[in-house]
This record gives sequence, C-alpha cells and structure tokens, in this order.
Amino acid sequence: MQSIAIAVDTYCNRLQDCVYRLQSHMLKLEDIAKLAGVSHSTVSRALAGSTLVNRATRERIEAIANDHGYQVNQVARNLKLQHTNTIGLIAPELSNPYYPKLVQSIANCVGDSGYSLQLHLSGKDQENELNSLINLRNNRVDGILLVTGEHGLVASEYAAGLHKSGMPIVFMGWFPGAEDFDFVTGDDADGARQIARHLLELGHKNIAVIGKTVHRGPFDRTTVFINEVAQGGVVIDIGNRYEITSEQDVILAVKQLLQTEPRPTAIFAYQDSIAMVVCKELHAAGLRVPDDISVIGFDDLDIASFVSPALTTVGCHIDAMAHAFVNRLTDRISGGSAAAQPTGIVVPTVLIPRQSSGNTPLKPR
Amino acid sequence: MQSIAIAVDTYCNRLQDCVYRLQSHMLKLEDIAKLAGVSHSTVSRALAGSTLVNRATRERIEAIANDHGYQVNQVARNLKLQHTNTIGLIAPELSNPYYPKLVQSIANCVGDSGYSLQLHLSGKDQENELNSLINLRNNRVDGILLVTGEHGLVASEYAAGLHKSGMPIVFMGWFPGAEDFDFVTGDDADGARQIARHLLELGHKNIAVIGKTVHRGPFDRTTVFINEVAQGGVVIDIGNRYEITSEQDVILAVKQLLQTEPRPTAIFAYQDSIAMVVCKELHAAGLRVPDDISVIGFDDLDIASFVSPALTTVGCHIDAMAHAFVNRLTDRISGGSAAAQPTGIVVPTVLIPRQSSGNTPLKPR
DNA sequence: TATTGCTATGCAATCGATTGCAATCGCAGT
DNA sequence: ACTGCGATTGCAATCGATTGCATAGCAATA
Repeated sequence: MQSIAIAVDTYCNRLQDCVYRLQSHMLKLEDIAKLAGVSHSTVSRALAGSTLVNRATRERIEAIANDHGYQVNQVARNLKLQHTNTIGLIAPELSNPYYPKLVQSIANCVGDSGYSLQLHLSGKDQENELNSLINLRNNRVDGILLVTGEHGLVASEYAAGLHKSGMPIVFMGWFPGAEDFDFVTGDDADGARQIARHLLELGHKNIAVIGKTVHRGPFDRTTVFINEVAQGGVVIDIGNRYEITSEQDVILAVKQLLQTEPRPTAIFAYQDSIAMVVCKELHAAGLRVPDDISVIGFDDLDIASFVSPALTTVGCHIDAMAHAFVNRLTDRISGGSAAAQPTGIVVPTVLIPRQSSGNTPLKPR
Repeated sequence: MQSIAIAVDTYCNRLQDCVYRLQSHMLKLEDIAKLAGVSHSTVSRALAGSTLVNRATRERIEAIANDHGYQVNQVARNLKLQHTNTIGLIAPELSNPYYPKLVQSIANCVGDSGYSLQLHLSGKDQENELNSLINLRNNRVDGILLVTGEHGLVASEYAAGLHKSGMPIVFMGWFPGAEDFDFVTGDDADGARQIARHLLELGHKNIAVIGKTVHRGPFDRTTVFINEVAQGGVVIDIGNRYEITSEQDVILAVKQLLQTEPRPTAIFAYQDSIAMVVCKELHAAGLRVPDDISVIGFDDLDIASFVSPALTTVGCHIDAMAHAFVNRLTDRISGGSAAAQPTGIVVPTVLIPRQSSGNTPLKPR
C-alpha cells in the first residue's frame, strides 16, 4: 500500500519535472554547457556517464540539465552515430483482424528491445511496399520487418537488394526464394494437414475448398490440404475448388456450391474471415452449421470463438511468432550482419476444434 | 489492356533500377559530385530541381544520381531542415478491434499527406504514454496524434506542455481541459441518447447498464444514457449499474444481473466488445437475445454484424474522424502554429438497429 | 575597351550531437 | 627545480545534407 503511494508520488514528481522543463524548450548541449561553465564536449560526456569527467562536475551538469529539461536531439545524434534506434515495420493492412494482433505483439517486442517503430501499411500494393522500403532506407532505420502479404513477391527483390547491401531484414511468411533470407512463418502446412485429418475422421468424403492463390510454396494451405485429404482417399473435385479474391466472391462461391450435386458436407475456408462469411451465407440459405454442413477456418482470430457457431480453426501462438520475428532482427542488428546463415523459423500450429465442424450428415440433403 | 502492360513494364524497370542501384550502397552527395565533376552544393541544388543550376548540368547530375541509385540521407536532411516529415501516433492498443480500424485510417491519411508514421502503443499505461511523448519529442517529429485511451488524463499534462512549447498536437477523445487544445471526438453523447430513445420506444422500463468509469465529461456514454432514459421517465436503479474493468467482471456482472428481481429486460453495454461477452454469457445461461432480453453495444465494430444475433449498436464514420484528425494536425504543422484558436471537432454518430434489440417481453420471466 | 548584369557554380557556415587528440593542471618523485 | 604522469577538460573534425554569399564567366551595352 505504502509503496504504491510512493510510486505514484514519484511518478507525479517526474511529471511535474517534465512539465516544468518544457517552459524552456529545445535547448542544446551548448546551452547547458554555457550554464555550467564548461564546454559542450564535457556536457556530452557527463550526460553519457563517461568516467572521463570529474564526478562533481558530472553531477552538477546532470542537475542543470535536469532542471532545464534538456533532452538530446535524436536526429543530430542519429546522424553522428549512424544508427537510429528505429525499426521499420511493413505490414499489408490492419483491416484483416489477423494483422492487428500481430502488429500489437511486434510493437511490444520492439518497444521492449528499446527501439521505436516506424509503421508502414502497404495495403496489398506492391508499389506501395516498394515505396515503404525506400522510405525506410532513406530514414536509415536500423532494420526492417517485412510482413509479406498474400503477394509479397515482387518488392522482395528490392528487399533482397537492400539485404545484400547490409540492411538487416527479416520476413514474415514464405515466398519463393525465402530460404536465402531470415524469415519466420507459422507452420501452415501442418495446420492444413491437421484440418484434413480432422475432417476425414469426422467421415467427410465430399469436401469443398474456398481458397486464394497465394503461392506460398511448401506452406500453401490449400495445396497441402488437398494433398493430405487425397492421402486419405478423398479427392476433391475440381468443381469444388473455389478461388476467391473478395468478399463478394465468397458469397458467389457459396451460392454456387449449394447448387452442386451432391452437395459437399464440409467446407475448408482459407481464413477465418472467409469462414465467417461462409457461415453467414449458409445460415441465410437456411442451412445449419455443422448439422447440415461443417465449416473450418484458419488463423484462430479472437472473434472466431465469438461467432455462432464458434469456429473450428487452426492457429499458432502469435506472441511466439512476433518474438522470434523481432529477436531475429535485433540479433542481426547487433551481431555481425553477415555472421550467421539465414534462418527460417517455423512456428507450430495447432487445431482448435469448436462447434462449426461435426460428423457427416447421415443422408446428405 | 495495353496501358496496363506498359504500366507493369514501367514498374518492372523501376524495380530493376532499384535493385541495381543498391549494388553501390549509401552514397552521399559528394560522391555524386565527384562523379559529375561539380561541387556537392550543385548536386544538392540540381536534385532539388533548383533553377539556379544549368539545365544541362542538372540533367547530367540527375542521370548520374539515378544510375548510381543515390537516395538522400533523410536524417542528415532532417537535421539541417529542422523537420522530419514524420508524425507520431500514440494509441492505447490494437487488441480492442476499435483501434486497428482507426489506426488503419490514420495511417492512410498520414501517408497521403506525405508523412511517415511513428507508432507507439501506450498500452493503457500512463507512464508509457509519457515515455512515448518524450521519445517522439526527442525524435523531433513534426506533430503528434494522441488517441487518449480510457484514462488519458495524466500524461495529457505533459502533452499540454509540449503543445505550449510549440509542438503541434491533436487529441482524439475528450478529457478534462480538452477545450484548450485541438481535439476530435465522436459524438458519443448523441449516440447514447439515440440508444436511450430506441430502448424507450421498444417499451423497456427495466434497464441495466454495464459500463466503465472513464470521465469523458459531456461525452460520457453511461452518464448521458442514464440521464436521457430518466428524461423518458425510466430511472435506472443503482443496483442495475455495473462498473467493470475486465472481461471477468463482465461475466460476473451478467451472473449477478440475472439474479436481480425483477430481471432487467435490456442491457446497455459500454462497448461492442462488452456487449458480445454479455450475449455470450446470456446465451450460456439459456436466455434468448432479444426475445428474453435486449442488448445494445457501442462502436459498430466490423464483427458486430457477424455475431449472432447481430448487434444493435451506435457508430460513426471512422474515416471521417481519422481524416479530421490528421488534417487538423497537418494544418497546424504547415500553418502558423498558434494562428487559429484550438478547435474541438465532433463527428456525428448514428444508431444501427440490428437483431439484438427488440420489444420488451410481455411477461418478464 | 570598360562597365554592367546575369547565369551558373563553389565556398563555407550551419543543424546538434560524439569523440580522438591535444592541452592544462596539480602533484609526486628525484 | 625539473620531469612525468594521471586526471580533467577543451578544441576541432565529423556525420550528410542545405543555402547565403561570393565569384567566375560571358554577353550585352555604352
């Protein structure tokens, strides 16, 4: 109790200080130097805690600097020191609820490591991504975290160039050629496999896939899913594979799918956000999930457990991913840049069975 | 068709250029100057498109700079120019799905205005907020966007100091003393009033409130709601007012609320995210929404329409808010800082009736 | 031819820090 | 008294741009 009171008190004092300090805004080293009757070099050293300056002098300088609210000018400091203590983050967007979760985690990790975050939203646009990269480079960030969207292919060439020229970069998500760089990705392949087995165990033989073409190579959810299900003896008819690019497409796909004869008993959706639209449409069409038809998503968004029925899905510990992501980068920044081989970190995924998946209906239709 | 092909082509060339340029990394003005046989001043002027340099010379320099992929060092430029083309954004978090929407909009606007975004997540912690503010100041951002969380009180003092010392700041959300600054807020008061009237029209007389204490003064949702409902002759019993701080609290509140005699026929929840938990718990307790009990949220999150039943709520056009938010700031940055009076911009809210609210059940219980 | 004027360019200061090197001081040892 | 050394401190260069001012070159004019 008492300690809390003291802490609060200390905090308030600090605030007071800060408010006060602002009255005289934006002083520089030399101002403090003049006040203390020393040279600005001495002030610089004193404030950096150098042993090269006399203890008494240092304390006097510290007091003065404090009183007048001196705060170092980072941009000058950055210029001299040739680093910025800033990390650039490029993410596709924040609308898809998967990304905020990720960015939040990343921001926390970055902050904990003592860096600032420069955020760019590429909005799925490759030219934007390129511009962000250039901008980040011009601002001399110490390293770049690049979350490849569902494209991420083209601009990665420039990123590769940057990387080669010494700029530490870590990618999130797989893309062709990723092996030459540091990257982190969820084990979507294994996730897809788990879903496949889950559906097989529930007895489904007629399954539809609503996916996107994203060329994630060995980690491509759709491809792996289709293969694994085939492994279990279930081949997914080409007519039951829907490639979609917008919410509108999903709605269309569901409509079409419901005309198919015999009607699929389960739907594998590329993402939770797609699965949710699917459920909504199914419901609108008078079908029950999972009694008439099972639906499975991917990502384990927070909302997945809120919709009704709660969504069966696959997810991975996003904090772990974020952690690996920024740790790899900060290691690169501090350690020798070309020291270690590029590494791909694959973080495991796990199936989360909820209510949207169930046994095959006994007599379809 | 053809134009697309050309565009793609141009883009690819540009990419090629960029990749190439990187081979010789991080040249400076003087390198280009040497290459062109002129002084670095001339190069600087040429690249800035100054009329002071001979057209032929300029073009030659541009070509060389381009060939060698020269890109200006922003941090040096910033130091000289005394501005950074960067805007700082402090937001509480990204977990609550309201903020990503907002941040996304803000990031777009900021980008469109030609600024970079420095993002800080204060995580509801006032000391964090203070640190972010200091950090942003030390990095000499050109202006600060501060999204006050549900506290936002303390650090605003330092912000006020910063503001007074000439740093452009715009706040989002109301707090005591906000009138002295530029701020933008949704018209939560009116939103609350609309909900009150909606519930009254549906015949509800026994209403529970699950809210937070956030001291939003004239814009406080809970207070305004309670008053407006009282205006209509319905007083909300003190025992039917729940103050919560965590998801756990919400669950407890619902449990307790269901014991109350007579049981409320409607619940006003402070936020959609709370309302969703409420619905979930109600459902778990075997009650039907809205047949047995109506639930209304606030914010109009994207998910609000996905949950079942779809949530009746209040929202405002978030793009408009973001737009007002960053425009106000960029105006301050470019225009005279102390020129105009501080302005509060209040953007209207609108009731979105969906399925979670309905008529009072005829015989309660 | 000398003067004027204009265009194009270079020199050097500046932004605000950091840091290697030189200089100063006091004091002890011989 | 002189030398040497350790402890402090200041000088000045540096990071990579921008820009006011001086200047060189050249044509036009008197």
